[in-house]
Amino acid sequence: MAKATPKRPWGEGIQDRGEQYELKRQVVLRTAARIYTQRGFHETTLTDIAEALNISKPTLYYYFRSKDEILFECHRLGIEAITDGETPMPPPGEGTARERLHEFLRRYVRMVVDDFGTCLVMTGANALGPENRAEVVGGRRQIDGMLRGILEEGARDGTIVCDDIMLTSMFIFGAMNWIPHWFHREGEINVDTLSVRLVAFVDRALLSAPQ
Amino acid sequence: MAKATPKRPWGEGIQDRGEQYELKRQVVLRTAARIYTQRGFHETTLTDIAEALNISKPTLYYYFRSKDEILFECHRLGIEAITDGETPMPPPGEGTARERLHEFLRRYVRMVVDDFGTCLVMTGANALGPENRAEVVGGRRQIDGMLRGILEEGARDGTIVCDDIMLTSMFIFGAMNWIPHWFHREGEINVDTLSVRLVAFVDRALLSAPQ
DNA sequence: TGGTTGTTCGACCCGTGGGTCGAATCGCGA
DNA sequence: TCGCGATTCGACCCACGGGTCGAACAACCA
Repeated sequence: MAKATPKRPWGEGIQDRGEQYELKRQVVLRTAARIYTQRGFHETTLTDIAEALNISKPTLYYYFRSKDEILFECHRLGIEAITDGETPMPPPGEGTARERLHEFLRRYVRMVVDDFGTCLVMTGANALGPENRAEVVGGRRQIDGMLRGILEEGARDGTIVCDDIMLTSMFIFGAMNWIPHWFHREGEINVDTLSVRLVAFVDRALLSAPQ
Repeated sequence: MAKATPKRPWGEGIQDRGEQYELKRQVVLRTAARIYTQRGFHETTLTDIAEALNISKPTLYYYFRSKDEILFECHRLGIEAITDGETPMPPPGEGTARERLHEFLRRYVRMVVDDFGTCLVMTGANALGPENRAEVVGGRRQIDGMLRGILEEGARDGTIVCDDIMLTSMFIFGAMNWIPHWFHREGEINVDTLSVRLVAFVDRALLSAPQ
């Protein structure tokens, strides 16, 4: 029992200093993302986050420069989950647009159901300072562009039918971005079912003849 | 030019006392709804609202008991726009479920594009105190029930096809609730086009055979 | 023209919460 | 075991914003 549990809330592991530092940053971010999502950014106090981690407020400032930076990092991680996931999106030309659409939707649903994705989608970026906001908005614009690109391609190769690409893409993002408002990972429905049903829903809306 | 403009920001009119009072309340609410929507509830200060109206903060307290009450009234008006609009929803049994679905969607889009509807959908109800929140949540639940009811009815009378009513209704609400995040009344697209396209989108998703 | 009620505001109160500082403690290498 | 950097925290600062108070001002009636 000598040095058994050093009582540190971070969890154990003998990684070297810098590694520990990065690890702890991640833990803070995950926790913060969850609380931001539940209570909202401005309703969340740094003390809330600190208490959830069993640490003190100043300790947070050892890892992050400000409350904003914490939110910003959460958003960045959410965006990265899509723009450069480990398996990159198949490039245009590979497979039909319809297949790429399905892949995009599945990936987006997965993202939106994760802590950081949920945080990205539920807490507005207007809380951030100008430079950070600009980056987040840029990232989201890029993601918007992905879907629109796929729809355009599909309209060209005939695997997708829709009147208005801009409106259609917004309806689709809406259906997906709303998911965190009602979906809970512990609930009856699991993520795969959700994903399948969402793809089916969109698929029908885009592929079938009207009437 | 005698008593031309009394410099009151409220606008003129010689209505009697109580009528004036109600009118001014409405003006406050519309303004507040707009600012809450733009900046978010917690990011909005009462001074912001007061300045937008050219009045002082204490004057707001002459018309409302608290910042919460203002938000609550906005939400209430948003909900009322659907649950008891001037033309009531046709009761179950009148027309096909599909027709009633279209009517519901059109009405919901109209609501969500209005100041109060936008405010309802964009500012979470968790800002409100328990009793007010309960009422708002109840109202939203009622609206949820309307759509689910229509879908169930449609599944029965065969005018609607869908795998999972709960998920489907959430996708639909998502597509509509997201509208305020990107739609602007002054933009190129008008509300009617939006409404028509949304109905078409959902219609296809619900009526066509898969594949 | 005075009194009474309805309406508005300047000035203030005070709790909250983001952020800082300096001291205490930890943990590893020598 | 000592020493030094890495890490943590108690106590504090202070701006901001919701909310209040009492006085001024307006409007209507006699």
